[in-house]
Amino acid sequence: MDQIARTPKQIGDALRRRRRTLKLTQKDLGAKTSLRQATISGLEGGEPGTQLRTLFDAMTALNLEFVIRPRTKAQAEDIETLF
Amino acid sequence: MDQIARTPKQIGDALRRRRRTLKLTQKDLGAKTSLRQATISGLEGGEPGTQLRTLFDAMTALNLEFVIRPRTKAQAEDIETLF
DNA sequence: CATATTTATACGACTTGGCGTATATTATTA
DNA sequence: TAATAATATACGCCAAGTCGTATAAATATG
Repeated sequence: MDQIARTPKQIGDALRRRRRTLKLTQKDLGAKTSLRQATISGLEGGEPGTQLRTLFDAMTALNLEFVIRPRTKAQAEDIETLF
Repeated sequence: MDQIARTPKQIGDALRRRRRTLKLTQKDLGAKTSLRQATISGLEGGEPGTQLRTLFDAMTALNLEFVIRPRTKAQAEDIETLF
């Protein structure tokens, strides 16, 4: 259930899943965070230029938190990038 | 040992702890990531405008990963901000 | 299938990050 | 304490994020 993320893309995927679980649209989340729907779109799309401010505004609105830890075993997506 | 982070500041603190554990200077980490020492300084200082690109470059170089999960009980620092 | 909803993309304007470079400040160590 | 190392800050420059607004594209719903 908890998501592991090592890339902006994976962060975006996790946020999107969470948003949908909460039955919110990007516009809804934008209202909660004072961010544009377009900005939420970029965040969920994994744009690496997105700012931490934007990320944490969304995290707060979605009631999420990070755990930061040393990397565990190789993840599926990492392995795929080898080929 | 694992760090919980809900703000850019907390992320910065965790990265700094990790860097020091690995006996690296900001300059060392900058070399590993092709980022300036000044940029690492900003990241560790919790500047909310820092980009995800920068964060994840550092995460990779420090061999860290995120776990994203619903917020658990109130954390000490959050409680402090109530007063 | 038609319509409504949701999400992605576009434009100009403004703001800010990260760059190279340099220096000031702080912390470490001899 | 003096010298050294590490970190924070500054300046001009360029690239890019976010803004408001709008629309195109994709998805969901009747």
